[in-house]
Amino acid sequence: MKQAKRVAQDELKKPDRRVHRSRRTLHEALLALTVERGYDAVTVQQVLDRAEVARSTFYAHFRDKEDLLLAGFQEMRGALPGNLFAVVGAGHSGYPDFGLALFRHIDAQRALAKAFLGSTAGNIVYNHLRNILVVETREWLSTCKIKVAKGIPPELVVQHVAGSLFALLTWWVDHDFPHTPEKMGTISQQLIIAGLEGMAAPAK
Amino acid sequence: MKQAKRVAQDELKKPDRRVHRSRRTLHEALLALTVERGYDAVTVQQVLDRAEVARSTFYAHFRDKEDLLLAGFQEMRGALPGNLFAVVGAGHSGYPDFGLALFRHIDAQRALAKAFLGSTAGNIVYNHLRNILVVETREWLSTCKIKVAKGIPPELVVQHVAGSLFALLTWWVDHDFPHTPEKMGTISQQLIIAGLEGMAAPAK
DNA sequence: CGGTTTTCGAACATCGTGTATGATAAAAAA
DNA sequence: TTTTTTATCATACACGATGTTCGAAAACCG
Repeated sequence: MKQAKRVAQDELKKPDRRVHRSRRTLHEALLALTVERGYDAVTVQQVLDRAEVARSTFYAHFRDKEDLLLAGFQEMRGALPGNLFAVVGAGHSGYPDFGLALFRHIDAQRALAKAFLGSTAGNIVYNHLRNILVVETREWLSTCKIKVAKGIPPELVVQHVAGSLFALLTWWVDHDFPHTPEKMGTISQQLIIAGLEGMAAPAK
Repeated sequence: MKQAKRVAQDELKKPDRRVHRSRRTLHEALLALTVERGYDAVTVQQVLDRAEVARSTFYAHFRDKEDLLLAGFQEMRGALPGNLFAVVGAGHSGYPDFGLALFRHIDAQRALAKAFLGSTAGNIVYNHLRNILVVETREWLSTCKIKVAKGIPPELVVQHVAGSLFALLTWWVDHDFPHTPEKMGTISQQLIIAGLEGMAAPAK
C-alpha cells in the first residue's frame, strides 16, 4: 500500500513535501550515525531520535534499517558515474588508467566513503559495494584488450582484479586518503596489470 | 571469577569434564548453525537450544556470541599451519608456490571454511580472517626476494596481494571448491606475481 | 477553504540479551 | 565411600530494540 504509493510518487513526480522531508532526514540521520558508530551498531531507534521522526512514520516508508540503507543507495545511484572504469587517459605504461576514475569518484565523496567503505561499514554495505565492483570489473574485462594467460578461468581474473581494487580502496579510505587519486590509480594499475615485478622474469 | 578459573584450568591442565563438555558442544552448535543460517543470523538462544545447555551456563563461559566465536578460533589456532605461505615447492614459473599451502589448508577444512569464509560469514569473522591473511602476507613479503616496482608503498603491495588472495579464496569456497588446491595455487601465483599478461609489455 | 494525506504519539506484543539465585547433579578430594 | 567442591540447571527478571496498530492532529494541495 505505502510501498506502491511510494513508487508511484517517485515516478509520477508527485512528492508530498512531508514525504520528501521525512525520507531525506532519515537518510541523513542514518549516514551520520553510520559514520559515528558504524552501520551495524546503529539502531532504528537512534535514527528516529536523530531525525526527530516518529516511529510509525519510519515504518510507513521503510521495512527496516536495511531497506532505508538500500533506498539511499538507489537514490544516489544517479550520482554514480556510469562506468567506474572510464578510461581517463593513457598512463605512463601505455595502459589506460582504468583505476583512476574509480579513485577519483571515491575521492569526491569522502563522507560517504568513510561511512560505507571504511571498517565501520557492515556486511550488507560491504557486500553490496564489493558486488558493484565485481560486476563493473567483469564488464570491463570482457570489453578490453588485455590478454590473460591461458588456462585461467575468466571469473578468477575478475575476482583477482576486483579483490585487489577493493582492498586498495578500503585501505585508502580507512587511512584517510593519504595519497592522491592519481597516485592510487597508477599504483593499482602497476600492481594489477604489470605484476609485482614489472617483469615476469623468474627470480633466482 | 569464572573467567580466572577458566584460564587457570586451561593452563594448569585441570579441565573439569563438565566444563569441557559444555564448551565443546557450544562450539559445535555455533558452527553448525553458522553453516545453516550464517553467523549474523544465529542467536545465542538458538545455540543454547541446539547445544542443550542452560542459558546461565553459557554466560558462565562466554561474554557473548562473539566471545564464543573467538574462543573457538583460538582453540583451533593450534591446528593452523604455522605459516600459510610455506614454500611447498618450486612452481613452473620458478617462483615458490606461495599460495599452495594456503589453498591446501582451506581444502582440508571445508566445513569450517564454508561457515567462516563463505557469504554466510559475518563481519567479525570476515575481518578476522582477512586480517590474518594481511599479517601473513606482510611477513612473507618482508622476507622474500620478490622485488617490487619502486615508488609503491610496501603496505599497498600487501593489501594488493592479500586482497587478491582473499577474493580468490572466498570465491573458491562459495563455489564449492570447483578446482584443486594445486590449480588455485598456480593461478593465484600467475595472477599476482606475473601479472595479467605474464609480460609487462604495454599493449598497443 | 476543505478534503486528502501524512505525521505523530502512545500503546502493545514479541523477541533477544545479559544477570542473578537457589536447588540439583556431577566431579574431585579425602 | 564419604565429603567437599564446583558446574550445571531452571527460573525469573530488567532492559532495550523491533515492528504493528490506531485515532487524533497537523500539513499539504488544489
